[in-house]
Amino acid sequence: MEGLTPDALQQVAAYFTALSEPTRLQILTLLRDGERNVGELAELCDYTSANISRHLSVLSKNGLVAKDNRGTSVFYRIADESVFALCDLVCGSILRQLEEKAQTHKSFAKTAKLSQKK
Amino acid sequence: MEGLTPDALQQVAAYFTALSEPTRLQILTLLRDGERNVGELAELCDYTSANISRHLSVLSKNGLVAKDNRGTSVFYRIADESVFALCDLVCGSILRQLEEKAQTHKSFAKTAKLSQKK
DNA sequence: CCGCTATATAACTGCATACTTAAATAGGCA
DNA sequence: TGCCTATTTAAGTATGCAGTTATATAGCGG
Repeated sequence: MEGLTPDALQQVAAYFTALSEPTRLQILTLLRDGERNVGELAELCDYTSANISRHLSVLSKNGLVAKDNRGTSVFYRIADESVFALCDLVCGSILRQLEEKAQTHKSFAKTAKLSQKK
Repeated sequence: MEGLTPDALQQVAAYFTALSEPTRLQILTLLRDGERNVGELAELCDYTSANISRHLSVLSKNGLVAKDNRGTSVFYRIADESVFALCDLVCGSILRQLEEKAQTHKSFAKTAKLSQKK
């Protein structure tokens, strides 16, 4: 990460961009339980197939999912398991932040109560 | 990650969004060597201070960096070390993909050479 | 208080993208 | 061959954001 060329930085950024959209994260979590075709994903996400198809192409371009044509359907599956490690790390960071906020919140509440008692 | 509410998904997506921009990744790698103020970062990135300031506010809002007002300057530092673990994971994934591509490239070249010999 | 410097914010522009509907593409089956 | 269904792509719209310049804010030294 130290001496990355601008082009490499761009590529890392593109990977994160693929993960920066709630619908795509939802798709990835759905695929965690096993492969799904486009129509199924569209129904589960409550979006049009066209929309989900474009999201899947973004994920595919970045190597996060792989496709498998079967009959007239196209089934997608997770191609890069490290996605879940990434999400776990992020969830951990967010949780830590929430806990810190809760802590300061609590301490505010305590001092507020103290000053009320005065 | 399984049963996340839409709001939680949005928050995870926002975290990844903060990492989805080359300039912000560059800022983070610069801060890896130690704290920097806005002007220094602007010069190192070759952008205006205004631009860098806005990027830093994005990183700050997501808890990735912390600020420290000192005189008229504001020094920023890494606040969430897991950023680097994230980047390492992504770099690993990208490397794997490049190696796969190189492999198929090589095998194509080999068959091409064979058919030439024919 | 006044000017100086550093940072943050506002206003604007250009470009990317998330979503839609509609059209193009492709496989399975009569 | 021709129809039907699933997926992809095109076209259009609305929103968001990275970058700029210009303005506002805040600390420091006279």
